[in-house]
Amino acid sequence: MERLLQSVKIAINEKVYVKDPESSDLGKRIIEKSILMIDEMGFEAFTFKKLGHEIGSNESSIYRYFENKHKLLVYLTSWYWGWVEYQLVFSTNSISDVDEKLKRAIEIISKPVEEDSHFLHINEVVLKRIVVNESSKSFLTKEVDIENKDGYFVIYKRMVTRLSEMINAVNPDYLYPTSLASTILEGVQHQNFLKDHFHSLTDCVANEDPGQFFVDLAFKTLKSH
Amino acid sequence: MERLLQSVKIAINEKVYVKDPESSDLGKRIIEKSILMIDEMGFEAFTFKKLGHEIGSNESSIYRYFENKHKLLVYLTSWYWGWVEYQLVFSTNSISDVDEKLKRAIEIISKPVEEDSHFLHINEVVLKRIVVNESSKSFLTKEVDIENKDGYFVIYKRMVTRLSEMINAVNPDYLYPTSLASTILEGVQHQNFLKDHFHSLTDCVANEDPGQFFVDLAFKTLKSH
DNA sequence: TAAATTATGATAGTAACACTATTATATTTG
DNA sequence: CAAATATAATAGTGTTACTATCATAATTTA
Repeated sequence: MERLLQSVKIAINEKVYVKDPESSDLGKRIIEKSILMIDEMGFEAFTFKKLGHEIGSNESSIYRYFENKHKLLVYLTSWYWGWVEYQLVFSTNSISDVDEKLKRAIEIISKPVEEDSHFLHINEVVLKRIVVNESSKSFLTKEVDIENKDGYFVIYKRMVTRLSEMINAVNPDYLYPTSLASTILEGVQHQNFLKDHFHSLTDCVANEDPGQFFVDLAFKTLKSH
Repeated sequence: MERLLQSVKIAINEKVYVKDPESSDLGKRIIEKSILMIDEMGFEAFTFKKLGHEIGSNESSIYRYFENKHKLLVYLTSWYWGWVEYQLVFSTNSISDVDEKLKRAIEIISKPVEEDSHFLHINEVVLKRIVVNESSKSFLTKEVDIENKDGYFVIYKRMVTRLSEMINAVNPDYLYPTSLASTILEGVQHQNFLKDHFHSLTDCVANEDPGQFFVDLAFKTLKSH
């Protein structure tokens, strides 16, 4: 996996950006600092002007990479899911036992993030926090149908599909594999959010990932008779 | 239930508003039209200026009821959950069988909304769409911890607690009653969203509520042995 | 009923945001 | 070296999210 990832680039739909931020130093600084700033001040308070100031660049230069901050958020969350997808695929494709495979998949999705040295300008730990706290805003918009048609969310959708297929392999008679998959994927983010802000609304305690809850949920549901 | 609701007012935390919108005609028009406008144009495009124009009033007058549109959204979602809570309590408190009670509760939470003639200025069908499409934005903010401390989300939290207690009654040995409750409550909204915008990510088809999926999920999880 | 209080409306103003356009200046490439 | 490209700097526009002030209408109370 180490070797393979060395030459890997997470491919993001070209419609999301004006100019590929991976293609230049400035682009990488935009990604690097925007992650840190969105995490620190929240997506609403974050602006391209502030980002420009932070990276010692100009607002107008950032607009040459992203049309607006919404598309930057779509880019960041897509990148995150692309990155998780790699881990998911590499960690599960050698597993032939369908139960073990699904279990592993849910664990990969739930487990705390560790920094990945292959993408130096991206802090995956911080990016995960953005996904937990802000990523819903990338699709809870009036433009969601157009953007979906334009492929803005393909990576996330592929993740749900992969999980759904694994669920189906465990129990082909189960009636709601896709709903269970999307519930788990969204639920993991939500439980992580609750853990940090509404601890009375979750059984996952701090510094514990919601993996056990969802593994238990999935297998009890699928193995019920 | 008809009789009881006639004199009922959904009580919202006073910190959420400057002046109680239920206390005047203008206040009620603010609520009535804001629901329709947020649904139509989305929360981002919605402004107090546009609302003022729509209700034939002035922007500055609206500020006398709500400090900003974020608090109006908190008000609207709180009202919705307060309204659902009433239905939940009245529909389940006479049920002694714990299984039947939980099943009924999940159905109440999931079932399509019908207009309630007791609150003439509130279109509950439209309000439910706002909850599905926008309500996450009411807590996905940097101010969530302060607002939570100030009791902005008590009604929603009480809903999760109620559901959690019902889950616990069905199976006291189950380890994650609160996480299951919060997953169901959030999951219902998410499945409804997917049904409208990402039908490939759900097994709930249009015009069908996600109730069956969640009832099945809850009971298979709790009755597993 | 007049006076006082309160609610609403109208207008104006400010700082920040979300851009767009233009021009200047580096930097890279042919 | 010239040409092309990338970035920086500046300015400008319309909108948002308010705040402040004053006028007027409606309601309450003395």
